[in-house]
Amino acid sequence: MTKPRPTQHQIAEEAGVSRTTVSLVLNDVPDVRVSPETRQRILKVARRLNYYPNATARRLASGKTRTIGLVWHRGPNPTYRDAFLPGLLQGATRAAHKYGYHVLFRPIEPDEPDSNYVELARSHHIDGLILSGPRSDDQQLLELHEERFPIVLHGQMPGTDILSVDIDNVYGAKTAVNHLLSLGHKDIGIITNAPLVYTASQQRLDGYYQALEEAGISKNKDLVQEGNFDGESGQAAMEKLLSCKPNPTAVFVASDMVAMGALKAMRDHELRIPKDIAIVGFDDISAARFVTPALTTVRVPTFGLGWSAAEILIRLIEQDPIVQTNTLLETELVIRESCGAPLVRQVEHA
Amino acid sequence: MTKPRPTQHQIAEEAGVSRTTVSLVLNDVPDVRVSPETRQRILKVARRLNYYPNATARRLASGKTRTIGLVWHRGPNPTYRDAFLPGLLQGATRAAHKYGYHVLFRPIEPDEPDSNYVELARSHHIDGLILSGPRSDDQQLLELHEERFPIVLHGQMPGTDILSVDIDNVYGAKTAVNHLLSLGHKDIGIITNAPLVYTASQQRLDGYYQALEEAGISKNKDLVQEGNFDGESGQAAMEKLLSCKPNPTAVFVASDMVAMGALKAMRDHELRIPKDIAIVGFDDISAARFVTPALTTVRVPTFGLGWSAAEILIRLIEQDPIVQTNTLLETELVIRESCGAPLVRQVEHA
DNA sequence: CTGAAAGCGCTTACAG
DNA sequence: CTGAAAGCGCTTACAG
Repeated sequence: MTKPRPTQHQIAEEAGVSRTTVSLVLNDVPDVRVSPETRQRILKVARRLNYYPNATARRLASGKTRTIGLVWHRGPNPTYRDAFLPGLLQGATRAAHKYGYHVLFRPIEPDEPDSNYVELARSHHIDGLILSGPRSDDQQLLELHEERFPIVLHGQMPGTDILSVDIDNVYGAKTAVNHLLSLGHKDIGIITNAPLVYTASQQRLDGYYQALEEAGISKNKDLVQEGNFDGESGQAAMEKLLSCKPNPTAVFVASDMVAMGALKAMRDHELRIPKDIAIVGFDDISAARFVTPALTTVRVPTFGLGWSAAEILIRLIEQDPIVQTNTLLETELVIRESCGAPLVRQVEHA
Repeated sequence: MTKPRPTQHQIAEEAGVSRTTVSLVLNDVPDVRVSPETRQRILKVARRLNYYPNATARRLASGKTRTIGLVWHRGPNPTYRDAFLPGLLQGATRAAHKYGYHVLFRPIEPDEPDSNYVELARSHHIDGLILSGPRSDDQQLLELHEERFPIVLHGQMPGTDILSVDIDNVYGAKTAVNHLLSLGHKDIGIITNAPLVYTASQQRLDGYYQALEEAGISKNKDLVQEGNFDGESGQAAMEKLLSCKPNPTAVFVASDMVAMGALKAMRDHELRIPKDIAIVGFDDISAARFVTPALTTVRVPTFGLGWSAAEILIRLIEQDPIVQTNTLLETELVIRESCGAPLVRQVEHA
């Protein structure tokens, strides 16, 4: 269908040189001296013919695809995961482009085998892959890693030396709780983002405990409730918290999506936020700043996660020295209205 | 770095046949009779060696990449556009996988030349591309199309016969306004999603006019205000509407993001929604159902847009007959609380 | 029923 | 300074 494109062969003929020379000139190979006239002649012909090198041929000859795969494991809650996709993907793509790599996007659908993505690696579609949301029982992933196929995880997979990039959940949770502490709260509840089998959930809970401990406040199991990714779980958990004695005056909800449900429960009880009860979320999904009152939360640097993952992966592919196995990115506390902090009115673009 | 993978050559040797036969058997080429024993022998060796065909070699020999590009033109408002990315991308990817294609994601950054993406096509990285958010002055796009490179647009580009997929903006706006009319409103204002040079803005405004006309309501220019993608513009536009005589009792805001600002203006005026004034948005971004009151809006089928675009593109690539140049997908009115319609409580997952 | 051979469009030692 | 040649791992007429 497409018009046949010119090849180096054609350029060589029209410029009256060999294909080798054409290749050397077009790739600007260093330490090769071709007479300036020849060089110019080749370049001119290439431009005239509107020549673009054939990527496939290049890949075959060089043994490199200069493409990385972004494997997107959809988690238990699609809406939730979708909140991270644009940032992650664009971060990864931008970093990739910086190094001259392309990005192949490969979601794993709920109805397909978990590790279908290995075909991408084994068939040499890609030089390396970023896997978002690894499963701890992913045998194929471990095999691939054994074979020294370049992999960077977004998330964590304990017990392996596969490189990974993640946020510092403990730190993030601590900043949220410290903020509430600094506002004078003592009875601070927590609703986790998910069951504690999820690493991130446990870590955020740890951060909560650490902050309290450092403030000299003793644990109160009643103030700890479990969320499960969605709003409904947050609503139910909040109801339980509201039946506690003493009533918490503030709640840290370790997921904005879960916090949406918690907010609903608060409204149902006709609590004024943040006057009667303060709330801080986690993630900074786009809805966070549109609810009333606008949700104070801990921002996850999705773009940075994607960028770092890609950059590290490319270092790995190109055998540059790797600094650390596990890269943790810092989160940022975004203070809005729901925590009751005196507001330095910040401009936020809707 | 990676372990060298077995090739057809190796399989041929170990199975004691020619490379041709191996290729024929592994590709299951029809109308080729290879003795069942030979076939089994080859298959067994392939399995034992954990053979995967080399995609690059295959591409070069076949002249097909079986990869499509999704070119993502970031619009004037990143937050806004990001709302569509997950659905579009996943729709496109799923359709692509169904036909055995891969998807290369290629964003065009604000700071790079608009038509950098043509390199993907000219270098044979992809067999075809989906371009989201075409610019009407994209000369390179037209050239590519001239050369018969397969392209499907997401959005519209008047004056060309390039295939495209979009939503039916006129229809969507009409359903929104009809809904308000059915609730008894007569003085219905509109805030456009963007300046009218954007096709979608004009179309949504047309839908608004059509609905009013069919209801026998005459135009009132004062009730028409222009939004500009973001919340601030919505807030400003709403302020203007609220100074109109007669005061509108309902407003159709042709973008949820703009509607967020309009809601703020309403709250500032201490208007009760929907009692004092009703509002209906457009897009159904994820924040729409978390604001208070939950926003009634017109849902854009992002997944369907991606799916259709990919499916049509693949038909084009494979030279299957194409049904129509311009595919318009229907939107769906999502009734929540902000319009004041009697609520049949629907379950929505947070 | 099966194989020898050309070709896809490049890169890259190697030789002169 | 430049070229002849091998090779990347497949597919695909073509021949027997």
